[in-house]
Amino acid sequence: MGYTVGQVAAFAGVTVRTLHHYDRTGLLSPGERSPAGYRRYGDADLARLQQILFYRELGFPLEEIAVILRDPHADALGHLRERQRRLREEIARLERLAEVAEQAIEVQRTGVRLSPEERFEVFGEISFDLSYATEAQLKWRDSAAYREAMARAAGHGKEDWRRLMAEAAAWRTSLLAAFDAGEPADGERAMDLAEEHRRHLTRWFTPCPPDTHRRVADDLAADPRAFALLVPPSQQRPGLAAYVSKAIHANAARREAAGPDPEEQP
Amino acid sequence: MGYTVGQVAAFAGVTVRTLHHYDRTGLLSPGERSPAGYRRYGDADLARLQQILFYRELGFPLEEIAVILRDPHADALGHLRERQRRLREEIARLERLAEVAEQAIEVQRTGVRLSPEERFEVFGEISFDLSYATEAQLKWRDSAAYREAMARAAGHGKEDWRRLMAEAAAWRTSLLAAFDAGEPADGERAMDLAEEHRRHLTRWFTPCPPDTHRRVADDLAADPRAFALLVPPSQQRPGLAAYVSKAIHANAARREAAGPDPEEQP
DNA sequence: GCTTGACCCTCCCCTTACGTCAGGCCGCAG
DNA sequence: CTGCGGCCTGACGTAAGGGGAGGGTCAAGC
Repeated sequence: MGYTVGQVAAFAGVTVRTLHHYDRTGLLSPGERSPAGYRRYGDADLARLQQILFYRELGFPLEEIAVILRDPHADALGHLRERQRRLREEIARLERLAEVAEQAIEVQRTGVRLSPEERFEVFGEISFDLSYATEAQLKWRDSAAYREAMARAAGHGKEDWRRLMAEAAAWRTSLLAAFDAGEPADGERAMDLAEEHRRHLTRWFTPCPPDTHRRVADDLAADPRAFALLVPPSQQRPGLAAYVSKAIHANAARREAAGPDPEEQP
Repeated sequence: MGYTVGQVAAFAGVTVRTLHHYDRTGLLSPGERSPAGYRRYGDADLARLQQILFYRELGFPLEEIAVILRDPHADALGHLRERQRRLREEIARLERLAEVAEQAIEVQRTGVRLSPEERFEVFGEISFDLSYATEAQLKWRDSAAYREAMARAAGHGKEDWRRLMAEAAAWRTSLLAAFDAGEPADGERAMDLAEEHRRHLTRWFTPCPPDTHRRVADDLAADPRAFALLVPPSQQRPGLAAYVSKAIHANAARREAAGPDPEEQP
């Protein structure tokens, strides 16, 4: 009667190092030692080990296991209930994460049809911010405009993206010129830039009536990640996002004031 | 344009130490430093931080995040899929654990009606092995005999348990005497002890026809934790569990050979 | 009696993603 | 000039062991 560390380890499915660890921390010290100092585990030790592994599998920290096993009065039931509550919380948390991951995959998979190399070639510095895209997907996936925009984006090929990006770059240049020249955000030149942005969205993604455009503007002003898709951080200036947003609002008001607007096709 | 660590930390919901950590490991180094050596984070740094936090929330290790962000060619989609697969595995694992925990709670709650103090008083050294009891519950909860045994156990009060344990202690003394005297496991004395065990089970837990008793015997021989409930480790001898099991099998055969048996009531 | 190989021992450092000091510099208000 | 809050670096600690160095022990074969 007396097993060595190796035997116990093989038999219980743990490593020798684990048994050493449990010995050193006092969680499970073998009943005796051989004259040479070898650990000798008895049946009682094995029984205790089994208890330990049971609680360990349930994810209890070793210290708490020690408490539970220390005195049989210990409130094992309470510990178990608490543990189960936390297990359920953890499950719920992981389920939320899995959902986010799924949306992120969805965004990556359908968002752009390009290969990673093409994507890099076309987008360059403007890296696709997955965290924002995923959040946007979770926020707007029930909106028809969003779905159409994504579907059309998925349909674009490399050449489409190149043209689209060139257009956007030219627009950015004009925007920065107007902003740096001190043009007012509700002035004509800024409103014209906003209108150009609207037509850009309409042509490449989805028709963009005033209300839709206002929602876009609000998001640009509220979330730097959204604005970064429009103007890369290296070209930004303080107040630029708010400026663009204000211009879009002004342009939306102008268009509404101009009366009913038979959306002309591009 | 340039935020200090404290500002970024407050604003992004992380601690200053976290930003220091990301800086040292190279995951996120601020664009510049003030003359005095203060970290100055720019908008591009904030954008990167947001990316980092997104992947971190999904449970990616920081090193993997660094790889994903290092070059935009990186296969973010592949990483995400892999991550989601592991999230699902983890969810399944936790669900199994929650089930085990629930069974363990069930065992503790209904198994014995005593308070922790009473339980200690009555059971003393023979500590209730939750890992075995839970496994037994998962294995046998569909058996009618098991359910009856648990229900009757739950009905016993402190006095019942005391009498029951006293009976068991006397039985153990006889068992050890027979075993130490070298009585054969299939001899009359051992079979009588097995029969006594059977009547004990019948009286306190559930009627125990030969087949049921054989299953109990097999479990006693196979699982040291089961046997420990019958004979505490301190009183065990090598081969004792097998001896008891064999005696029960012999007794079952004897009873069956004796012909149909109108189970007398106790 | 000697060697070999498997097994055992005790330190001791390493891991993740930071938390928590300790000791000292920087910048601004009174 | 003194405080005070914020910043810096550096070092140690965490949970549950992993991995290895350096050295002792055991059983078997020669």
